[in-house]
Amino acid sequence: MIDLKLLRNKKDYVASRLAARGTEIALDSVISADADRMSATRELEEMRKRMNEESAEIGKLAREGKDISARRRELKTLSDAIKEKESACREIEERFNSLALVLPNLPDESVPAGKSEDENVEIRKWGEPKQFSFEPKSHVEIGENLGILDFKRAAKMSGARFALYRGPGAWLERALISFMLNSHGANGYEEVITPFMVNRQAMTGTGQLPKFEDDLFRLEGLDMFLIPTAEVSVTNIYAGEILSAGELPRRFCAYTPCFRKEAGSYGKIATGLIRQHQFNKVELVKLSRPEDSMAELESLTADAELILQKLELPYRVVELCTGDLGFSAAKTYDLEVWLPSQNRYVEISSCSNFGDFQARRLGIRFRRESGAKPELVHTINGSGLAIGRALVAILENYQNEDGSVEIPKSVRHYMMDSDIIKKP
RNA sequence: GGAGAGGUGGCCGAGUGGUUGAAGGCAGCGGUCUUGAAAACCGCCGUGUGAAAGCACCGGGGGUUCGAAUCCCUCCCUCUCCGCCA
Repeated sequence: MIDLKLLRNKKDYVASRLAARGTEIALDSVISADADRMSATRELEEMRKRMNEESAEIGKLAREGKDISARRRELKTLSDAIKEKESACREIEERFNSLALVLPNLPDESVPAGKSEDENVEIRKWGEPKQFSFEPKSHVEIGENLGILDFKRAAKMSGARFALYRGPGAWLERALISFMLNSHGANGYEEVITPFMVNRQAMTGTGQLPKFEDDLFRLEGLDMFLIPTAEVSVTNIYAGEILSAGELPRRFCAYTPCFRKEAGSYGKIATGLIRQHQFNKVELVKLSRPEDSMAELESLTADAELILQKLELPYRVVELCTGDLGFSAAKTYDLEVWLPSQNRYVEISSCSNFGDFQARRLGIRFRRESGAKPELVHTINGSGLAIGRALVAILENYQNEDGSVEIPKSVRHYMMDSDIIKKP
């Protein structure tokens, strides 16, 4: 949710920032719904004030033993009117919410302007794509040849966009999870294991709802959803709480599976691990003071990059332009890893500062000092990293001509010290 | 799944349908005293909205009533016991 005071007082500014994202929204309807809401509330409060005063008087008269039946009948009319007004207010409130909750966050001033991903800006590159003396194969080919990835059998039980990892493939996936969690733990992130199913309120808080319900798996009859990212359950940890300044920043890392319908992505890569309905991810989440959030985004991005560096995988950092930002994000860096089979960089992490957008929806606040007014925290999160895609990058970048795959030094320890996966 | 108990401010804990936004205690903050600290004493000490007055909030929602933290319904959550189970 964006700041309503900002919307009221600087409508043109808000409109221009939203326009920068390419969001065509009739702000006037939101603003008038907001005005309706305020005036209706005001009227209701006036009525309630009168009600309270007169009720108190009746109470007094009753205690004095006087006859109050006439006053009572009189007040019944007001009481009924208040009830009507209350239900009218509820409707107005709902109309306002339905408009306000679908407004995306405003891009930070520092975000480059642009319409689509074509205008994203490369910030830096790390490592050199390896030159192969043979035609590098795709991870699907490598994995199926080695017998460590089996998409056909996964499809028997679950359909397209699911994977069966086998033997060393499963080990590597598990090794990557442990390796990443340990790396982040050493950098001061508190490891958490969260629920993988959350309620509607939690999803609305981080911004997945109400707008993107089609992308989520909903549990029949429960009004609960499978999380599409650990961001949801981790960010919700402090929902509705007021932290003390000393508790900030809070830094969390979490491994969770992620579930996404990937509706409308049918034109995109359908084979392999790149786009799955269920995938594993280690996520980094921070809560910080407003003035620290940009620095925390930079360091969180660096922490995610460190994983790629330790895996010795070439990557680049791209800053998303205004037109490519996600719904809740104010500023985003994508990490893209080099995939030889595609001869290009592919997204493996997305690190964003959400400003107070999620905190406002979730009611996550902090107090600078005891007695001070609570202020909204800022939330920052990023993948650190997507496990399946990291495995893809390893298979492709570490492949040998004979079809075997070397295991990066930093994960060997997590794979019973084996250094290569080859055909048995 | 069955039976019961309960959800009040940061925490504990009172609360008769009507000056209760809510006693009391603890914690916290400020002060007096002290060389300093402790103790003692005094004061402050919820959130939202609003410029303010005000209004709202005692798990959520609905109802009864002139008036609800207090009565009724419903949902959610927590705890205990039984069953089942990793």
